[in-house]
Amino acid sequence: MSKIAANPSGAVMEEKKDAASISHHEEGFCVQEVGKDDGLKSAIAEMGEVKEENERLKMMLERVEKDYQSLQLRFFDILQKEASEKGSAEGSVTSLDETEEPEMVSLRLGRNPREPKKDERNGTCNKAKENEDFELASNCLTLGLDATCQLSMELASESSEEPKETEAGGETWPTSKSVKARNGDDEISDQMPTKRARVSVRARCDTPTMNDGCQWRKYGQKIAKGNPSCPRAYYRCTVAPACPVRKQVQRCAEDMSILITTYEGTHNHPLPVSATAMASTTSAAASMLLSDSSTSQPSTHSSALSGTVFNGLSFSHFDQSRAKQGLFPNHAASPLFPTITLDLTSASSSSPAHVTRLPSNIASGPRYPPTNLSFCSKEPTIIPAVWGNGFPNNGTLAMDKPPMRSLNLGNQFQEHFYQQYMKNQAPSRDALAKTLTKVISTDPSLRSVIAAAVTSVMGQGSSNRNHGGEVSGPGLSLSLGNQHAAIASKANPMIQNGKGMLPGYFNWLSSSSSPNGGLMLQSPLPFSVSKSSTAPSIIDQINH
DNA sequence: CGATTTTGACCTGCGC
DNA sequence: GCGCAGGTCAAAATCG
Repeated sequence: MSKIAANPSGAVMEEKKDAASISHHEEGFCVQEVGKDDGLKSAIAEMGEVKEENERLKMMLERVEKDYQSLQLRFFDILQKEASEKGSAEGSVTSLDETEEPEMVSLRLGRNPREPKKDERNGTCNKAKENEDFELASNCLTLGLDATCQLSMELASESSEEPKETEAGGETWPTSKSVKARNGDDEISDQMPTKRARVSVRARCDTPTMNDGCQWRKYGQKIAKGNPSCPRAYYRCTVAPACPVRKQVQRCAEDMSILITTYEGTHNHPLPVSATAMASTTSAAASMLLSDSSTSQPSTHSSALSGTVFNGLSFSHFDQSRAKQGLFPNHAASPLFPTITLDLTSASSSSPAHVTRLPSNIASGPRYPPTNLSFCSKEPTIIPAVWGNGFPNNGTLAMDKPPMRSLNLGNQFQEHFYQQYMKNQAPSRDALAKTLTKVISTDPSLRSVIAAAVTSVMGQGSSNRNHGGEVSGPGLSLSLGNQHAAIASKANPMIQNGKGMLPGYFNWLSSSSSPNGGLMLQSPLPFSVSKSSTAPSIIDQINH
């Protein structure tokens, strides 16, 4: 009937249009019926019903619109409040911090919301500004590694000069080093090294490289110190000529069956469906990492998140002193970039101990200590089949089988989140509200999930019309508390647009459509969020 | 013959 | 300043 539009307001508009067209159609039908004597009465009655239904639909849509707007406003309020509180709490604000705006909700997967040039290039992306932050999985969504820090982009945009590759590729790909190598007088690089996130993926793989769906060309190889038997290979994305994405591939010194692939950069071209799985996953990781690093200066980075379990992910940050103590001997020689490591190996290695198994020459340097995410599910997953040598050789996946559907990243993810919640939970609900607000305000992936739910309910409200013309309630049941709920087998409504453009990592939370039309998003947080005309809003629930 | 890989040289940043 | 290590370039070699 009606597709779920990326833009929530767009979805509403579409629903309106839908309802109107239905009603017009029915009215036209009735006019024909009126012409026949024997059908006059029934036609009039039918017309009345249709009009009634039309009115109901309109009211429903208005209600949903109002709900959505108030919800959005309150959501922003909370986030801004949180951001300002955070800013004042940190006290010593550097000049760099001052240039940063309060953190806003960004639902873009790996896209920088403050990239005017990108938006100009992608004309369709340049939609209403007020909806920008809720622009989820729109047509212009680039699934890739958004490695560029907002802060650095801001600074770069202030400068009149931009590296040419930025214009060509939509990404300041050349590292501070290479930029300087080619543009010796580039001040941006000198003043503010680009905080480009790297996403390192550890996975068991027998083949020389992981098949991540993209096309790569090897442009170099180096024997890395500490692992002479496993030279590091450098690859460049060749899907598009100017694509700035590169990756490094190296075998783990301790376990040769483990392949460490480090991605860097953002694809500036549409990705093959088969490539979106890895791209969106790494993008989510990078976004999360950058969301953290953008709010804490490198020098204080380790204190910000060190040793925390955040949003269910084991964050292991290391400060320079620890690196110098010999725990990570090669970190000192590592580059400037923050690195997040996704451990997709089968070992249950969420404990901090596994971090020491990381090849130190892949991990980041002391300026941007590594973040490690263990996505090892206790259940068998098909990750190796997708990203490893078991990947289908045709390189594509059927549209109706989004690759991420099967990425069972959720179990441990949820467990960690739940455990962390339980660990940190103060007896009061106030603590819960604070915890949740903090998580929401700092974790883009969770923001995205919530916004996705909000977005989807706008589309679902009227898509649940049954044949009898009845409209099921638009109630959104964001059941974040039911961690035992069955994992849905249905396809995620968010990825049913047939375009394969939606970030698959929403499926981390095993979203599903409940029979009554509510969108169920599983998460270990033991509370539920409902959105309907009668149910309190998400923020209400948080505040309660 | 074009695309890809190999490989040595070169550049840069960092630590001493 | 020097040496080391990471990263990139580009010519030569190889492959399909």
